[in-house]
Amino acid sequence: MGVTAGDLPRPTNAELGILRVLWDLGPSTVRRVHEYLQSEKATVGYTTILKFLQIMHGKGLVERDDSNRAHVYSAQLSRDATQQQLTSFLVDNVFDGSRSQLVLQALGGGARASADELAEIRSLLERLEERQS
Amino acid sequence: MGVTAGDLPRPTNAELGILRVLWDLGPSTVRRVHEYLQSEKATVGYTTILKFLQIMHGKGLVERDDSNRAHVYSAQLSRDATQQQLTSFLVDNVFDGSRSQLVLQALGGGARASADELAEIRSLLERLEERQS
DNA sequence: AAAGAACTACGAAATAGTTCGTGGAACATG
DNA sequence: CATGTTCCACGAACTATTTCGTAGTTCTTT
Repeated sequence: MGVTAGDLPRPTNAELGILRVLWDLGPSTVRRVHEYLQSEKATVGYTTILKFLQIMHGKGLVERDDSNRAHVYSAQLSRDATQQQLTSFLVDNVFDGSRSQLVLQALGGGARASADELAEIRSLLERLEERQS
Repeated sequence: MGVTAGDLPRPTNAELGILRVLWDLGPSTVRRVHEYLQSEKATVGYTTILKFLQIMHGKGLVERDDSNRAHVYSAQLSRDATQQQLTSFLVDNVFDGSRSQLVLQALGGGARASADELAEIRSLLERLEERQS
C-alpha cells in the first residue's frame, strides 16, 4: 500500500504559496492568510485568497472547518509530505530517476549548510553506507 | 552577479518532456523527437511536438538550426543547468530555502544510491566539512 | 433597528499551457 | 512533370491557472 502523498494533485505555484503560509501559521482564516501574505511582499486581493482556498478545498489540498462564520483552513498535506511529493516529481522528471544526482546537485550548488545540518547529513550518509556493505 | 540559469523561463511540464528527449538524443528534428516519444509510451501528434518546439524556440528554451528543410532543435540549457534551476526553485518554494533539508529528504526517501554515488556524495560532504572548520 | 464591517459564494475575465487540423511549400520518385 | 510524402506556419480550440468584482448574508456597534 502506497501511503505516500495519497492521490492529491500536485499543487500549482500559487497554491504552494498559500500552503506555505498555512504551514507557517497553522490553521488560519482567509484574513489571516491574506494579512500574512501582505506583510511579506505580495499584492493580492482578499477574495483571491478566498477563491484559492475554496478551490484548494475542492481539490482536497486543504481542510476546512466551517463551524464558525470565518472558515478555518488547514493544509491537508504536511510540509514534509509535500516536500516528498515534489522532490519525487523533480527526480523523476529532471534527474532521470536518480535521487543521488539530486543530492549532488543540491550539495554542490553553493550550499550554505550549517554545521548541524552537515552533521545530520553525514549521519544519514553513514547509515546508508552501513546498509550497503 | 547571478550567473545561474540566465533569465530563461522555467520550462513547463510538457516542455520538460521535450527537453528530456533533446538531452538524450542531442540536436534533433521534430520527427526524431516525435518518434522517440512514440517509442516510449506517449500518444502525441507530430504537430503538437512541432508546435512545442516553436513555442520553446520563441521562449529561448531551445535553439534552432533552420539551414536545412527539416529544422534541427537543441536544448539551450544543459540538463545540468536545468537541474540547478529547478532545484533552486524547489528549495526556495518548498524547503524554505534550506538546501540541506532537501538533501535530507532526497537521501532519506528510500534512496537507492549505488556505492559509487554514495562515495561521491561522501567526498563532496567532506569537502564541505573541510570548508566549515 | 440602522449603518457599517466582515465573510462567503458565484461568476467571469485574463493569461498560460496543451493539443491538433488545415493549408501550402519543398522534395522525392515513378 | 504528376503524385505522394515530408515539413513548417498558423490558427484555433480546449483546459488549467490566476485574479478579482459584485452580491448577498451575518455579525457588531451605535
